[in-house]
Amino acid sequence: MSRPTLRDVAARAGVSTAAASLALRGLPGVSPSTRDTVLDAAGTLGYVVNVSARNLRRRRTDTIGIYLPQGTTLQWYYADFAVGVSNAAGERGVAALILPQHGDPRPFLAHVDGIVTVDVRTTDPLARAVLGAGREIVTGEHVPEGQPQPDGIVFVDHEREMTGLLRHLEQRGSTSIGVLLPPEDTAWGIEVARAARRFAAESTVEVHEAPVSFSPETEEIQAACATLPAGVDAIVAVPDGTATSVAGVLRSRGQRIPEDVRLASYTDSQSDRLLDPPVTAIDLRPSEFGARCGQLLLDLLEGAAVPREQQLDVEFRPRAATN
Amino acid sequence: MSRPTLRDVAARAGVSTAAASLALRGLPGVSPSTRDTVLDAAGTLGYVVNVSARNLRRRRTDTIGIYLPQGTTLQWYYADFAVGVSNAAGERGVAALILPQHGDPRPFLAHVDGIVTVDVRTTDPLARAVLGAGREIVTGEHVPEGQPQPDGIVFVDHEREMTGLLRHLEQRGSTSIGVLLPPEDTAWGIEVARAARRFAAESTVEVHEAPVSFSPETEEIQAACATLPAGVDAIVAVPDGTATSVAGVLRSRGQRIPEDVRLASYTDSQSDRLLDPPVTAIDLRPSEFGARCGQLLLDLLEGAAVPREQQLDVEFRPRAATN
DNA sequence: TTGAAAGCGGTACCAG
DNA sequence: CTGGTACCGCTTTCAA
Repeated sequence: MSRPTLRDVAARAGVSTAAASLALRGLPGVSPSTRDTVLDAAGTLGYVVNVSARNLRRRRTDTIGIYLPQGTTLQWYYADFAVGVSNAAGERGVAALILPQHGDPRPFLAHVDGIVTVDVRTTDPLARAVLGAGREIVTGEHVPEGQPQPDGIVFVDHEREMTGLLRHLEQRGSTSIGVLLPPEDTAWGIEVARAARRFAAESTVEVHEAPVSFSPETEEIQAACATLPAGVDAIVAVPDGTATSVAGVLRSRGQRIPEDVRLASYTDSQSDRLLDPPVTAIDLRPSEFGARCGQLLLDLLEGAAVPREQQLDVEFRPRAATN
Repeated sequence: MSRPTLRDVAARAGVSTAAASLALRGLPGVSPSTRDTVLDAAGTLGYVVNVSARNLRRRRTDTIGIYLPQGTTLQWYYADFAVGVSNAAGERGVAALILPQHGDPRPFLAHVDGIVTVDVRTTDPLARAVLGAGREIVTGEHVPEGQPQPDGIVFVDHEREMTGLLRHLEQRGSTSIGVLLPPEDTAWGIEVARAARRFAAESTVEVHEAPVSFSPETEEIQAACATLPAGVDAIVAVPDGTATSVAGVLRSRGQRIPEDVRLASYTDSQSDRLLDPPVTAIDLRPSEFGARCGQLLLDLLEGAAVPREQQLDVEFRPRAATN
């Protein structure tokens, strides 16, 4: 036997489908007695609404998509972001779809009312396809120029945060700072790099850049560290998870943290907290970030009058590695 | 103007909707010329199929749900698992929904044709609701007795793997091994604990158990380590990410890895690889695991004749921390 | 090969 | 408040 339909429930309750529909959704327009009968019938029949039929009729899916940047490995930060989106949507009765990272996400765009994405990379052609899909879209962080722009943005002031982190190191006494920078193909990457250069120009501290990829593996991080001058007395590891590898490099060189070299991570993650000594970092609050993006998207879809650009406050976490 | 429908495409191409439908799906039953005209019309109109209508008619959603165990924080392992499911589904044209971890997942079960979940905890009432939802379901790992059983299972032989890991430590010369064990409310937790006890009974090695929670934080791990006898010369950290904290504890005690204490992680993760020295671990291949679960679910939904229980092979990764 | 038409299961409008 | 009914857009028979 297939699943019971609204007609079945209505028949059992002896009312019209219209009344049954209203009763089940808790809307006014039915007498309390009718409503009870319907709820009762639905309960005993085990009625569950057919989502496809409802979606067709309402002309929306109550589903949003999450598109995460492509990388060889899923970084902790993005996983947390996705969970934030999912939970925020769930609280408002909306489901969250993960758009596949391999292959073409476009076929799945038809499933969703809108899309949340984060850290749009100019070098990702699929991201461009997602942005240009003609659906309501909210991005975490700004979208670099030259790409289709989203309907809503939640962003962090990375220039301010990075500057604050460098200043913290300066105050602790560092005079030569190595910075492991991600590619400048995201707004975030661009802002962090700009902050580093501006700081170098405006202070007496030396700043040495070492470029790494978006999602670097250990070997690459080791190689990047090797390009830094021997005299650096602090290192800022920007991409998620990078600080752990840097700590390994320093230890294998016999350099103590923080006595010989201070270590900071731009993107706070579990491993930064768990390392010994724990690493100073910016808590970018990815889960909250995702939640805010999800909420903004839902607000926009509802046509609510909300600011289309919203700033997320993040938290500086000084820890023992920069004492 | 709202999105063009199949009728619009058919009208523009001068054919029936039936023909247009067949042509767009590449099915036989239309002449090549008709097909070209339809494809052309669809292209210029920017036609995209209405997923809700298709789903309603086909009586399926081409969407599967992913239910991850609830914990305060999302572990790396589960994030990877979810990505594996999503990509496997995506390759077969099926979307993947993340069922919200906070709040009630039940309203969203109606969105999906089937569900993939992993490490079902007997202590999670929502997991029970998901299992008993009457939908096709595949679990990663067996479901502990007393719960509704799934339609398909992909599992790892944890007893064998854990035994192999302990034997490796024994061969390296360890005689007193501390094991940080997760709660025995999952099949995985039960099997690992059983292996540890059996190994203790059948070898001359001392095995000291220290229970930790499903998703322990640093403080808890430190406390658990403190309960181990001072003489342990090896520690196996079972839950994902735990080894990083243990390494910190050992270092702060001035114990070297591996000279004083060997360190192994049961659940290989990024941080295990990045630590210095890198930590020996079992690579449980979570992404592959998720993919296999997703494929099995889709096979079952298609009615394919496939084994309902499938074993996943995992990889032992000996690294410097147990030299 | 082609077109007409009957649903899929709700929702929302209508007159009563 | 109530019941009847058109319709959302696609898929799939069934005749022609």
